[in-house]
Amino acid sequence: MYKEYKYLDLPLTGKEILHYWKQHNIFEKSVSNRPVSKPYTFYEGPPSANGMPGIHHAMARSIKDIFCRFKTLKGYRVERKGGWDTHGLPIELAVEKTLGITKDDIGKKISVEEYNAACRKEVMKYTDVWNDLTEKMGYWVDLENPYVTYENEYIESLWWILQEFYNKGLLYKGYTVQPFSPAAGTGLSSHELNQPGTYRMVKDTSVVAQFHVKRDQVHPIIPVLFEEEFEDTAILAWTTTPWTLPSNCALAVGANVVYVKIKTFNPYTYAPVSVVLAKDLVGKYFKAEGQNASFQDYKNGDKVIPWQPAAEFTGSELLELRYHQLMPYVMNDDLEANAFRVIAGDFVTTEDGTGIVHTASIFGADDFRVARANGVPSVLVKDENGVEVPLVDRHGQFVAEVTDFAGRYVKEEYYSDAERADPDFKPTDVLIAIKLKEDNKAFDVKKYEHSYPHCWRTDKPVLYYPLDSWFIRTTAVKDKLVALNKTINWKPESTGTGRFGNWLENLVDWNLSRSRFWGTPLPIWRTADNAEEICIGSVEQLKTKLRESLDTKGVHTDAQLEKIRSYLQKLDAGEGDLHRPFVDDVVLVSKAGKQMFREPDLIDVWFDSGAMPYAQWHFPFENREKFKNAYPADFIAEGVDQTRGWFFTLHAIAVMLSESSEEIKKINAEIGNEGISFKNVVSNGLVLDKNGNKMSKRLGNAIDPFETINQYSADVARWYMISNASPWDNLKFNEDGLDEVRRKFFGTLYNTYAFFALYANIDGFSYREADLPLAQRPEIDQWILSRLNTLTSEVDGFYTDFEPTRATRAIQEFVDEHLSNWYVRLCRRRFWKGDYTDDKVSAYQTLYTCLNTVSKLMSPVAPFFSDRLFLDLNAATGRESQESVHLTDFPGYHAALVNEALEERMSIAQDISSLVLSLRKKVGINVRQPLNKILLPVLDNKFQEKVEKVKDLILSETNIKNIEYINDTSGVIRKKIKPNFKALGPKAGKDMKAVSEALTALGQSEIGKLESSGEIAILDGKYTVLDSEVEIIAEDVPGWQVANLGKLTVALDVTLTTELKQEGISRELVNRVQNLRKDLEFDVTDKIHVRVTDHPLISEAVKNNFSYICAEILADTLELVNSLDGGESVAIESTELTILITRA
RNA sequence: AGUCUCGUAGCUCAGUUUGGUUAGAGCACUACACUGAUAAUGUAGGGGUCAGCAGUUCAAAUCUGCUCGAGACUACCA
Repeated sequence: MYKEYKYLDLPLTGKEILHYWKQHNIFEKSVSNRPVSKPYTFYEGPPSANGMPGIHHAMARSIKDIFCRFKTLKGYRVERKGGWDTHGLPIELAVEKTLGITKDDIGKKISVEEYNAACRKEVMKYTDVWNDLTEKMGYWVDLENPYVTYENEYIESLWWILQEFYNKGLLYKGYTVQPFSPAAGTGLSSHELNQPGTYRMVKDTSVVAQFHVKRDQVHPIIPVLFEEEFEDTAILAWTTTPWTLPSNCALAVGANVVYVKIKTFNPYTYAPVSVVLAKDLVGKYFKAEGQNASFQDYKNGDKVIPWQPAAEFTGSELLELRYHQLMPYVMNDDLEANAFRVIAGDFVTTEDGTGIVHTASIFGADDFRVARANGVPSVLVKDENGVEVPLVDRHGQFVAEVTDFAGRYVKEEYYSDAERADPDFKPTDVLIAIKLKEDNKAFDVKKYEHSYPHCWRTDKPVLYYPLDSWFIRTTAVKDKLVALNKTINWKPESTGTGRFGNWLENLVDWNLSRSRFWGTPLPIWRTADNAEEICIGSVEQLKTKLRESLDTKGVHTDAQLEKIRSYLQKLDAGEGDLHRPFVDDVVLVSKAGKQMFREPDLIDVWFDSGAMPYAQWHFPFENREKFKNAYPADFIAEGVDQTRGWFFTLHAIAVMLSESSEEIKKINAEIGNEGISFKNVVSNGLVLDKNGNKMSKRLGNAIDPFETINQYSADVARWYMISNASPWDNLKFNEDGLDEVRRKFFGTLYNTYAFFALYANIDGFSYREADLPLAQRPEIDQWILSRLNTLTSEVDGFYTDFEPTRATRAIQEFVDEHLSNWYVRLCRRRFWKGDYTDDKVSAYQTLYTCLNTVSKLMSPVAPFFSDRLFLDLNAATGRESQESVHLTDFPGYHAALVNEALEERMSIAQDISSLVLSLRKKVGINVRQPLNKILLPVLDNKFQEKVEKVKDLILSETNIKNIEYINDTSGVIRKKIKPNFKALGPKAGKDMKAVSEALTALGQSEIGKLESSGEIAILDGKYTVLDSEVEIIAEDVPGWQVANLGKLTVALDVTLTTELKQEGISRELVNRVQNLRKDLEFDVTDKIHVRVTDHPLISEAVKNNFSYICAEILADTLELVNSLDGGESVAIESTELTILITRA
């Protein structure tokens, strides 16, 4: 027996199937059933378990799950190791919030050890919730043995990778200019800088400074700049951060920007000066009325300052020009030789300022880059330890060398409110401006309002500040990164070529350093003088070094030795923790016998996740074969926001290892990998709310995945998300859509199954019979099987191409349009009428095959319902012995079953039926009233042949007795001609419009001529149009009811003969009796006795259609009587009748 | 600011690669019909400046340029 249900309860189905899977270990079997020799590798991008999962996680995981399940069906062994991302700033912040502390308290109120212990606890806070979601949404991933990025084995693998890089010179320490908060004493990550409210409008003192050109230098432009003996020429450059002027080391110009020299007077000192600035910006600094005004008549303080353009040149002519240092606090040989010159900067514009950019290499990222590229040294001083430091210290104060401003904070916000309230208080920028004015070095000083980043924790402005950082030299392998990226299949392609490709083209070295506490420590130890360093690549090596420390006398203090000893003991016992503070506490000894301290940095958490292909297996320390078998990934998927995150770090680490690691080189050679870590990648878009807004807890528009699953089921949620929009498009999540999916797709499929089960149980169909040969099945069965096979091959292709949306849409269309609304509708009678004949068996076998196949096709997307369907079908027939649809093989494609001609015929049948029904509607004759015939104009001889084969379907669907064909020789068809623009366009060109008009104006006889001769001359013979360049359709049959659709035309005979009328009435009567049966809740198989009050309207009709009526209603007896006791009153054509039916 | 994606009916989306006749579907809405799949189904109807502007072309939703709007990422600068 097939299981029958009262109604469709998908959430319940989900729970039952989930239970069933657990009970029978279906997931494990789906992996272990497939051969190890046929792996399909999937990498799980680790989620961070310190936040609640959202619906977007369900989305991303659905995509991962779909392709893993699909490949399983295709016979691959798809191991999916789960993983957890456990390090990083969000976790630190969550801990600080929980404990009510700030970063400053670490090491004071709380030890690093305690802090990190809190992080370790915090990060797994929501693992239960995550595991719960994973299960309930049907995401199959191995949660029993996940990789966890904080575990020692994981960290050890990272250390190994870092050492491989280090040994190849791919890991180095350097300066970089980063956002830095002096108030908080810490660098800020881009994440922190992107907090809302970080950028604010502020008013700063801006200065246009005069950089006086050195006269005594050899440079082609000198004669232009110095035309007169005592001429003083200065380059103008603008800054909104005057405090960086003492650190100026170069001026940047645009190579193609046009600059001018202008003779004028300094507005503050009134000294004559020639200034250089961009031609486009002259109007910004010079009033029109001053142009060419008399220099002789100028008096100090005049409002209008005379000026005069004196020369014009491009930026490239200015390159290498030397100028006097603006604020000469610091000087050395290197600066003397290589700084204070004009260089080219690609970022220079004439939008604002002077078109010349003041460059302080240590306080701006662009500045730093361009200075380094041009070999310009930075303005630095040596601190008490002999280390080179900037002119501003980490508190934001000028160093002593900047004598005039020593100890002053560079930003006024760093002063206390009390200090700033002092009436004599002046911000440092203002003091600098005043000094420049006095020294004849300022050309223009004003307030300027602009957006500037602030530290989200202290609210104080951020400085861009040079910090020591460890870098990975990704630029060294840039070409390989770009080349290998082209071998990766990106979905959508544009993310790979566009976003990711462009990013690789503009690659900079990877800044690995993070000044934090909870993360993977950088395994580098250095001597205090930086002369010696070591990069540790394994726990074993660390232990060796620790033993060396213990064995070396006289280097370490007793306290240090004690720490080393106890840590070594723990490591030996397998208990040591590779996190801070433990690794910081151990001091190594250098070759020269000096102490070595660990570089205090942690590494970027993205390195953690990017290294998962290796670290998840603790490679190379263990599992070499496992790793080799699972490298590279065949498939990964994450949100598009990971493009420069996980996708990049996976790619970068893989490519660099392919260059730097002998171990990886060997494996790559064995498996034929050029150095990628993933072959196919799907990057999915965001899940937005139904109005297209980002979901957030704050706005309260976030969708809870658990509620969605409870209410609609995981299948519906998954199907909705996948079928609605391509994964890479943003999804506007709307609950109405979920309901639609439930009704339209799952409802229809369930109904189809329920229909099948009802009659199959009655007839005892359990697929015991051998499959009927295709040729012995009716056309419609052959048709749906053909469709089914076409669908199978399409869906297979869509899944293979990572196009799940197209797959779901194809399945949906098949189930709704073809299976339910055509096949089942037309075949209903075959299931409930008559004996258990071959025709009936064919119907059952065909529908069974369709349902069974659909269950497999849909199973990757809707794993629960599909399994229910599969299990219910096979429980009754025992045809497939697998315990789950997920353990079966993907349906094969049988080309022999596909019959395109048949599909075309059926499509014609559907169109003709639809046209007839619409004609019936138009003339008000309902379908129950049989009609005599329809006329079909036949314009090509194959058409009639095709229709003949599906004639019966049309006739029964539309309740028509016959089809007649008429050809154009009958003379009753009126034809219409339509130009084929695609064919005629290139030929007619500009005359296309005229040609089109001439063709439509052709009369019936001319169309006839064109058809017979194959061509016709139009527009006075200018063009000869061939019959292949037009389309001729039969548009009308005058005097008939006619309807058109495309090339099809149908004419309906609406004549009602007495016989037809009686038949119609018989059908009405059948219909009323059937309604009564249903009202009285008779079983569909019950035989009945029927008595009906006689009436002239029906008596002849009943007499002439007696056996038909009895058969339809399963009546043993049917009597017309004069009166009835009891019975139900019904109306046929407003005639009241009474009918009494009883069970036989 | 840069890079990328998206913008078609009230809503969700096809169609755009390769230009071609009157731009389609589902949902929703309205009316009618059907009733042994019925928490279904059929038929018909209204609903579109294909974001806007300009260009190329005989012909543009489709190709090009610009603009606007939404989003993502990167950067935030004199």
